[in-house]
Amino acid sequence: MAVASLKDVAQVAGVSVTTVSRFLNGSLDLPDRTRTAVEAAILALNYQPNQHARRLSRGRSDTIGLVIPDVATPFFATLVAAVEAEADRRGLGLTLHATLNRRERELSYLQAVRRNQVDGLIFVTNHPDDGTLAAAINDSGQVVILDEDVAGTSVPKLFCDNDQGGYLAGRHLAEAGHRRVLFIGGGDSMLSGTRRFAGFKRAMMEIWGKDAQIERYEGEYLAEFGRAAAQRMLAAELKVTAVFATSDEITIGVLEVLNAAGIRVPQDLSLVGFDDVSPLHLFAPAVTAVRQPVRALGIRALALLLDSDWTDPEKLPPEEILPVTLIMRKSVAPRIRS
Amino acid sequence: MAVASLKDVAQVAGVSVTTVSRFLNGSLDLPDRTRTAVEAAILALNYQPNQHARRLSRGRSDTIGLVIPDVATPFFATLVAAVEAEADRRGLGLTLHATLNRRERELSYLQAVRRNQVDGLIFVTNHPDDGTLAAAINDSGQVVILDEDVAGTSVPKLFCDNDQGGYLAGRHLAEAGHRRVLFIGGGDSMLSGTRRFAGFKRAMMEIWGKDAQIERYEGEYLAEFGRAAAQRMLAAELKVTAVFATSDEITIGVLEVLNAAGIRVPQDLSLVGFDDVSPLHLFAPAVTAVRQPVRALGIRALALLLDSDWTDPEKLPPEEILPVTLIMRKSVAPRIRS
DNA sequence: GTGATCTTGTAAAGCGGTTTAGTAAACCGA
DNA sequence: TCGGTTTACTAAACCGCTTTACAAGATCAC
Repeated sequence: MAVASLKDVAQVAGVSVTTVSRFLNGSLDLPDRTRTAVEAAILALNYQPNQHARRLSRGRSDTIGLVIPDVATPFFATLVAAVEAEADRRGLGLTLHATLNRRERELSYLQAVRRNQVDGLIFVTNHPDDGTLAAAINDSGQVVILDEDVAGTSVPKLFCDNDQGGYLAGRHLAEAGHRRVLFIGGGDSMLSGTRRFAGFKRAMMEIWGKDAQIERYEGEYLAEFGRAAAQRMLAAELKVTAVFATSDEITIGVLEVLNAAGIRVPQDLSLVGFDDVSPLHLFAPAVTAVRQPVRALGIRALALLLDSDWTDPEKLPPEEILPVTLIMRKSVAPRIRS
Repeated sequence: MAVASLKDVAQVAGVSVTTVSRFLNGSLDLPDRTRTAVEAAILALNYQPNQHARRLSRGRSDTIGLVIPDVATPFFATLVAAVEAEADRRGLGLTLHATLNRRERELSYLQAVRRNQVDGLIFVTNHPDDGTLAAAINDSGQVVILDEDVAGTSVPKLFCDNDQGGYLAGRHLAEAGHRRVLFIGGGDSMLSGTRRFAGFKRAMMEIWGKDAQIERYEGEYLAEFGRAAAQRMLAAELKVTAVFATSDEITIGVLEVLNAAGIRVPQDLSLVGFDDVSPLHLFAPAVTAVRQPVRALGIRALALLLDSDWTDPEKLPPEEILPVTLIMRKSVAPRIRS
């Protein structure tokens, strides 16, 4: 049998579609008799409202979109899980878009908000913007930017405390006696890169002052880049005693190369990671890392999206930052100060 | 300015909405003059079709649903990534539903197919069914079952070669001299459990015959269960020399407990894992594991969903199986046969 | 020149809900 | 008893697009 529509229900219950519709949406109280009839009809026909019609009519979809560079990466996967769970809890659907950092995909998903395909968008990108993205975001309606900034946008933003993360890592290494260190991560075109490096450097300077020697390799937060950076470090015979790898993926890439080269962590080289959503605690050695509050980021981002007053641009919440923590394990060895 | 509708475009172009609609959908060829006018109007108004209206009208959504126990787990995350990528390639959207193995969620998402909210569903569950699910699936329209069976359903199905996976692991352990072994994984109410165990046992029997001693702990594919199983094993002082942990999560749980207990892998106990999507190669020790073709599973599942002839139940493709491989690393030590 | 066939469109009926504006009947206070 | 209120419910417009059915004018075969 074909799926039942509102009309069918109304017919069976002997009332008008309006009545059923309003009853279902709570804008109409029915006396017991009618209500029973309607409920019986709904049950009998196994009526399920057609969401497409509903959305067209109401002009909204009760669905939010999540735009993310990649779903497979543990960090993003966990983020997706958190957002999905929270959206579901609030009775909202989630449609997922992986951009693989391709600009045109990012832009096309942004359009979706305008078309009312989704009621709002949580946007996380991973690569520098030339302004195109910022423009698209600014006139796209309800978008919140998560995890990595898009400069020049005036929408709610949520990041982890990148500066503090860098600082914790730097402080930990410096206190263990490391003076010559390598930072592997995003460049200054990325907010996370800028801030993590700033915090990292500040900590090193606090302890070593002018004696600190900080190298910096800039690239994407991918295992591929971790491998490349590690290889470059080896090739350059860089005299560093510690490395700060600013994502799980980079950490993995670095470790692969170090393992292959027979370089022992932490005996030959100390290592601090960032993210800590991969099972770093089981690695050889267990990797000390700055932990991001991934799930909290997802949940809070959704709250920012749904609980903000979007009518007045002035009322939009300011940038928010969630704290990070340093999880100490076995990949940092103390070093006698020289 | 409000978003432009078809009507606006038609007005500006000086034609009827029908013309524009049919032109856009390719069911009407326009002479150059008209076409230019229409295209200009579309551009001028930055027209974007309203998807809700489109879907209501066409009765389909060009969106498929993916129902999955959990998104955060690397195995599923990778699956989601593969399905999303393939769906996008085919011009389809993806809506994601995490069930956390809750029956009522699974059922409610199944309803979505019926309501035409999505054009099809890829369904992966992770826990035994009492028949409810099977019934819901059978009258739900286009559903393909992935990764774990739901008994009693007559829809396309796709699994990895669980039997072969079990066999490879068993064979590898047996050939290394392990005779007393522990299987940690799904019970016989789960297809994957049955088949992995069957293959595992067959391999052990092939080499050891009646001398093989196979223990089996049954539970879910979670780190939690891996920990519980390992603890139980220790408490029982089980005299096994090798463990077959049938998911990455279980492997992680087991390793956590072994590490804490000071039991060395592989010197004290050999270990073979299953899935191999987590970075097992960096673990201490690098874990030998059966690798599932996760991305291939996702891509093939979508093909099954979209390329099958759903009009005739007889024509539906039979169960399909994708091969697995054994990735040998360092977690299995040879053992002198006694 | 004329009926047949293209070409280039259009009007209008949905799709299945939501919502505004309104009405008939019952109730109610004075 | 009569105007006002409440209760219970409905007709009809509308959301924005698709699609069927049909038509005017141009073109063509003969």
